[in-house]
Amino acid sequence: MDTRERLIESTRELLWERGYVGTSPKAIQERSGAGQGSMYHHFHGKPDLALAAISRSAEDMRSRAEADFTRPGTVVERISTYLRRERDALKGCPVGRLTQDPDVMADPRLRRPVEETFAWLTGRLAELLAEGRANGELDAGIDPAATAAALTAVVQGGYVLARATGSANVFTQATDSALALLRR
Amino acid sequence: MDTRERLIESTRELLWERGYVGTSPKAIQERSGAGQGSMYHHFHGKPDLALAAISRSAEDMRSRAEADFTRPGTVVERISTYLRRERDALKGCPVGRLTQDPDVMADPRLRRPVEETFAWLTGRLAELLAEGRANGELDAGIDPAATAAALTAVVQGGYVLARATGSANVFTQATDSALALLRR
DNA sequence: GTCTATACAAGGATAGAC
DNA sequence: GTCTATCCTTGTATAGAC
Repeated sequence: MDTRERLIESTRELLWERGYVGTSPKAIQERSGAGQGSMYHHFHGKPDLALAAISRSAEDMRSRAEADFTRPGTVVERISTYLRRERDALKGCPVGRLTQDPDVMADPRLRRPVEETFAWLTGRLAELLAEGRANGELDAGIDPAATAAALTAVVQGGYVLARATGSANVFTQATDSALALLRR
Repeated sequence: MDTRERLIESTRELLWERGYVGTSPKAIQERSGAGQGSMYHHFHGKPDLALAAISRSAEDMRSRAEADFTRPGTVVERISTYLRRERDALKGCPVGRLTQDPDVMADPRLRRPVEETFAWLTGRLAELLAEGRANGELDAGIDPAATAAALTAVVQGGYVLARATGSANVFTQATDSALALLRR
């Protein structure tokens, strides 16, 4: 991995662990093993580097989700695969957590990948739910868009709850329960 | 409101808007109108003042929820009151957001009110759900604890989604959808 | 109780040598 | 491309006068 790459990956980790406000250039340099001048040679500053890191995390999140969504199986099975995929619930969502970062939300460039990711995710889930409703797998009365919002919220809120209580178990309780309610 | 009180309230606002890491003593002084020496006279430092602010926000959140839970009406009505209560979804949850603050989570004193609030909230919802299951309002097959986790997660995740997409509407979609799934 | 002065580390970045 | 030196601001706190 070259220096530029190490800078991006280290920034991704730090943004995940400490957020944008809590991550200093110095911390990035230390974690990546790059020097002061090296970092400012590859990137214009903290926001520029953060944009690269956030964009990559956003793409990563989408491609993982899409892999679950396109697996063979029924709609409910595919949604179940997504909801029950192994996650380190106590670490939280690397993209969702940026939502609490005032300096990220205040900068349209940094904010955009976050916005796009969640718009895409709920849209994609709504498509699946509409498909399940059409083929009779799901109740004819469900609202695909609203249900997609609820499922996405359960995942994001599951992270919050897990971190708050210090227990990864509540994440599983929440997502399993959402699935059970959906299946009925 | 005396100085001590203004310091606490200003800190509550800033923690809500910018989190612990993003809130400086200077910003607190400016917002509260208190001087440097005044702040350090009333509190030992940033963590001490933050503890007062966090504790109050936690109590506030619990008492609002309890007011909804003890209203007259069926279990589903009371849960519905709680879920549909007016909130500024774009501001997020003042307690839930602290979950993303590394320095809060790392300090057991600051962390405790957050932990207790969510343990209490899920426990209380589980009691209500068990009551509804017992009196036939809810499906006999539901798991109160797991469903409580899902409902709490929908609210917390609804905030995340609303902030991510910039639309308070998704919060309502998510909570309404959760209620609809519960009612069936 | 509140104010001002002072202190010192950390955040964030630029300049120029190599 | 990377290193070191340097710069100015902000964060966080203490000391002592009023």
